[in-house]
Amino acid sequence: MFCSEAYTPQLRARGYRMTPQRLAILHVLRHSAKHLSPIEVYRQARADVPSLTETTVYRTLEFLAENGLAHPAHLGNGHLVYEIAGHEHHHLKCRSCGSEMEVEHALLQKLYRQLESESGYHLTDSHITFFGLCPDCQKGQ
Amino acid sequence: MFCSEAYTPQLRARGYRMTPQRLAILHVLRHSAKHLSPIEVYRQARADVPSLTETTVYRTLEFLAENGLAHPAHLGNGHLVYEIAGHEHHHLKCRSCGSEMEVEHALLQKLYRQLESESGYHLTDSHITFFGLCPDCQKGQ
DNA sequence: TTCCTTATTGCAACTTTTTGCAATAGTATA
DNA sequence: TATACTATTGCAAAAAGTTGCAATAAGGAA
Repeated sequence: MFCSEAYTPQLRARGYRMTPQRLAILHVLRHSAKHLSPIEVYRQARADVPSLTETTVYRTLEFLAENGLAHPAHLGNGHLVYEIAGHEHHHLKCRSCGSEMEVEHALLQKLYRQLESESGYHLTDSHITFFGLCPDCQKGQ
Repeated sequence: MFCSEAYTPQLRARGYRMTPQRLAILHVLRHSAKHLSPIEVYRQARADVPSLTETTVYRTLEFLAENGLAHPAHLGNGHLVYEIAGHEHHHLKCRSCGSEMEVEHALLQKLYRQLESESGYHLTDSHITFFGLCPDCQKGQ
């Protein structure tokens, strides 16, 4: 029924459980073309699980992020949005028109290595969003 | 009285006004060793301006950020913190012990240029925080 | 100094997010 | 299939953050 059932083994392997709430939330993320706010996820997932609460959505999104099934992102307004985990990428957003594009994580490999050697840290992940003016908005200036 | 009065000309030049609230908030940021959450700023600044409200703090911090006097940062918990503008930098935070270090923006210059040429965007700013394990916590593993 | 314009603030209501705890329900085991 | 363990959920209350609007006050001009 839910394509999101494919995630069940991953959770079980870590000692976690699959629940209707998690299935519904994963399903929503899975079929969204863009990142969603917790409230958007809540509204959509409630269609499948009417008893769902905001609390559970917030906790589940955080849980999915911790377990690598979803990725959180900051897009400039101070609020977190989430998207299903897939290829690693970051975001580049236009300050003027709000349009966005993805930045492949591969582009940051060199920087990651440099940072690791300079800092001694072992990097695990990052929250990265770039802002600027897209080509169209530059012309408009 | 307030060292933050030094910021007055910058605001006036742009058609904005300096107010006791802004002076107090800038003063707090100026003398904090670390980034502060809006609530922390509120509690501290209220000492100088008892009538201060949370609303004003939120709006002022956003205002200061827009005008380059303060910098917002995301440190992984989904909440914004602010620090006074100074040298441009980003943050590198240990996922294990929470300790932080700064990453000079200069390190990202090359990446910025590459991104600009590949995307066609003109980059203005970014929200960047790296996460990993600090040298001490790596030993602990 | 006084007046005037309008940027800024505070208030009140509302939305979003977090937290503690008791009740519920996955799932491994017998 | 029934049992037990405990991960997970929902509820209620609190905390954090936002919004619209009327009142206030900064600061330029008279």
